[in-house]
Amino acid sequence: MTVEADRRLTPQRRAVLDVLRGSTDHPTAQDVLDRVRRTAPGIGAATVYRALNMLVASGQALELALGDAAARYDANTARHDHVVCTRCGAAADVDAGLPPRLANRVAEVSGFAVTGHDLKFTGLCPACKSDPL
Amino acid sequence: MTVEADRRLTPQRRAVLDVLRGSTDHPTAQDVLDRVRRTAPGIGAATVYRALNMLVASGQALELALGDAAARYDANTARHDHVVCTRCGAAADVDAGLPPRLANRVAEVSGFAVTGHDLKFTGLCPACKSDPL
DNA sequence: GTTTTTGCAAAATGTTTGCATTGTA
DNA sequence: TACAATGCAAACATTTTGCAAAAAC
Repeated sequence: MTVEADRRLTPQRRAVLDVLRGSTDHPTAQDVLDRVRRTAPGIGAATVYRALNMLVASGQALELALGDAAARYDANTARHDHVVCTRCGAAADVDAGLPPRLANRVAEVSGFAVTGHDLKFTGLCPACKSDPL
Repeated sequence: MTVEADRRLTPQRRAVLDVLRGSTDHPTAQDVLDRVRRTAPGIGAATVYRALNMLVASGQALELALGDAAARYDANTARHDHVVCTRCGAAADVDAGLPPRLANRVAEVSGFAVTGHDLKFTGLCPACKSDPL
């Protein structure tokens, strides 16, 4: 009986990882499914969900809650922040560089042991900004 | 034909608002429903969801995505941030005071017209911190 | 051969909606 | 009486799970 889960890089998982690494638009699971099916037409939705969860659990992807109902995924696992368009949902990676003293202050004030943070800016993306709604 | 929606303060809506104003733990819609039912046993779930949406739309409450599946609600509508416990989900209001220049920098770098932000710290709450898991 | 993974369908969540009924100005 | 609000159930969207068949070691 194995304690560690066997993590095979099956063709399906490779396809999911490839799609994620080739995307910079923070796709939802459904987006990933659609894109994966272009090269692997028979893949099931559950397989994609499972693959995404595995990638997140193993630190190869991040799961983001950018405001809509569906979670979005990011193959960029380095610490970074996001800007999200409130009109079309477009999201971009940014690095705000939050001053470390802020976390310290929050810890003091709240009594929490602060271990991380999540920062999201909202606004209009370049396209929507110049769009005569 | 009225353009403005008629916004009556029905007993049900008052009960939802009262529960929210009397809570500091950022309850989910289900939590609110449970609490409202203590004083208004017959209230339906849809009514609570509709009331919460109305309060959010009219600026009397905030809808928060603190990490779990369910949205959480906050009657504190002043600009503020949150710390969330990764173990038990407890959430507290804090004010980190994000330097305004960060938003400016993000706008420059991304090309977005930045209008707001959402900052959430994660960690262990005082109770979980001292709990011998 | 045993164990993992897949694909499908069903179930589980959280939330919204259709609609007949009730309440109220 | 007209129109908004309620309560219920059904619909919805997203994600997870059970399970038999297929694939991999």
